Amino acid sequence: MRGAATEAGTRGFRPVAARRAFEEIARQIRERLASGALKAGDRLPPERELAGAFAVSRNTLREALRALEIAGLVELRKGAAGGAFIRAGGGEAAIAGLADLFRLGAIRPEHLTEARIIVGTEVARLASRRRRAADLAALEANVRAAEEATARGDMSARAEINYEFHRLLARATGNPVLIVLTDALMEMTRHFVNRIGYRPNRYVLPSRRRLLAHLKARDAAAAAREMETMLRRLQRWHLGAYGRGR
Amino acid sequence: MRGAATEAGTRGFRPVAARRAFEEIARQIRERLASGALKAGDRLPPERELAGAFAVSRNTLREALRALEIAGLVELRKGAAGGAFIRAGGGEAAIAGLADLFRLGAIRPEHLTEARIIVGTEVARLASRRRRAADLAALEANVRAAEEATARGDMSARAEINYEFHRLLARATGNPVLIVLTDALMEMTRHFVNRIGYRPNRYVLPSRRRLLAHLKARDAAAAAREMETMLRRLQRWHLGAYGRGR
DNA sequence: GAAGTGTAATTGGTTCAACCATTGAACACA
DNA sequence: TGTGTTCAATGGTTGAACCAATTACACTTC
Repeated sequence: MRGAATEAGTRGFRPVAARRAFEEIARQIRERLASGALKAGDRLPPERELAGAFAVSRNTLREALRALEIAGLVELRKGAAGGAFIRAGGGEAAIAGLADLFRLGAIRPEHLTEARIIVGTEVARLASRRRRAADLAALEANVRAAEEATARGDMSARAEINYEFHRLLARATGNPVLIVLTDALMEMTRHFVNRIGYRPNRYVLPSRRRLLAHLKARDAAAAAREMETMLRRLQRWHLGAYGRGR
Repeated sequence: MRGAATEAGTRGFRPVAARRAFEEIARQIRERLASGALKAGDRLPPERELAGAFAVSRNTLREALRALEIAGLVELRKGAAGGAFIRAGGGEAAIAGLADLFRLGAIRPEHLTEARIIVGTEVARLASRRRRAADLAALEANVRAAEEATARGDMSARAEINYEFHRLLARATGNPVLIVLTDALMEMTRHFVNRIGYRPNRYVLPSRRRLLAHLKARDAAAAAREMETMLRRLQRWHLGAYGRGR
C-alpha cells in the first residue's frame, strides 16, 4: 500500500466475467430451453444464419453447438434437412460424466458396489410396487435370455443381459432419476468388469427367479431383501476378484 | 423381394460409423486417461502442436478440446504457461447433465424428492458410521450458520446453507458416487426451489440438531431414521407448494 | 538487494473465406 | 409406378491471420 489517503480498497470489486463468446451463446440457448421457448424436436436455424444472429464467426458458433451437443441438449444432423435439433433428454451426458469419473480413477470399485447396493435395493422395492404387466414380461424375457446365454456359454452376452436387467427394473419404477442413475452405475460396472474380466457365478440366476416371483406378488419388502442379498454377494465376489487382480 | 435365389438379406450388416474427426481425437485422449498415461495436472502440448500431431486443422482440434472441456476432463488456460491441463474430476459434468434433465422437464419434482429420500437416508446412515471429527465440526458450523441466517431473516442464505449441509454429510461418507449424486440432487433442488420460491419451515433446524447428536453418538439407525422422517416431511411440504404453484 | 515496471514470447480465442461430404428432395425418364 | 440423376442445403474441415490474456524476464528505481 502506498498512500493510505488515496487507497480506496478493493471491497465490492469482483473479477470481470471474461466469459468466452461460445459460453454466452450456449447460455442463451439453454435459457430458451428452460423457459420452454424451445422444446424437443425443434430445429435451430442453420449455422451460418445463427452465426449472423449472434454476430460471431461460424467457428465460434460451432464451438457453442459442440458444447450443447456434448451436454446432450442438441443433436446435429448433416444434409439438406439437417441442422441442430433439440433432443429429448435421456441423460446420456450425466451417464458419460459419471463414467468419466470412474475412468479418471476418482471412483474406486468399492464405492461403485456400495452405491449399487443402495440404489439397487430401493429400485427393487419401488419396482415391485409400480411394475406393470409389460415390465414383468420384459424382465421375464430378460431372465430367459440370460439362461440361454449361459447354456451356450456366451459369457459376454450374459454380462450385457445382466446389466439390462437392472436397467429394465429401474424403468419399472417410473422415476427418471433412478433410471439415469442405474444406467450410469451399469456403465461404470461394465468398465470395471471389462478390466478384471467377467467370471460367471451360480447365484445370480436363481436370485433373479426369486425376485421375479416377488415382483409378480408385489411383495416390496421381499424384493428389496432379495436384491440386497444378491448385491452384497456380488460385492464380495467383485472385490475379491479386484483384490487378487490388481 | 425379387429373386429368392439371389437375395441374401441384410442381417449382419450394421450402419457404418462415419465418426467425425474431433470425436476420434477426443477418444484417443480419453484412452490415454483411462490407461493412466495422462493423469490429473498433466499438460497437453499447445493446440498448434497437437493439431500437427493429429494431422488436422487447429479448428478441428479445438472442437475436440472443447468436447473434453465440457466433459470436465481438461481445463484450458490462456497465456504463456497456458495450455490444456488434465483436471482432477469433481463430477461437474455429471452434475450439470442431471441438472439439464431437470431443466428439460424430464424430471418432475416428485421424482426428485423420492430420489432424495433414498439417497439422503443412506448417506446419513453411512456418514454416522464413517464421519471423522472434522466432518462433525464442519456440520456443526453449518447448522450454527443456518441458525444465524434464520435469526437475521436471510432466507436466501438459509437455503444455500441447507444444501451445503447435505453436501457435507455426503462427503463424510467418503464415497465419491454418493458425493456427486448428492451434489446433483441439491443442484436440481435449487432450480426447483428457485421456481416455486423458498418458504421457511420450523422443523428442519430441530431435526438437524437431533441428527448431529446421532452422528456424534455414531448411531447409524437413528441418524437414518431422523433423515428419512425429515425428508418425507420436506417432500409433502415441497409437493404441496408445487401443486398450488403450478 | 528488493520491489516495482516495461517488454517480449507463448498460448488460447476469434475471424474470415473457402472447399468438401452427406443428405434429402425435386425432377426427368423408362 | 418406380428408378436413377441432379441439385441445393447444411454440417465438417481447412489454413492463414490477427486479437487478447498471461507469464517470464530483463531492466529500472530506491
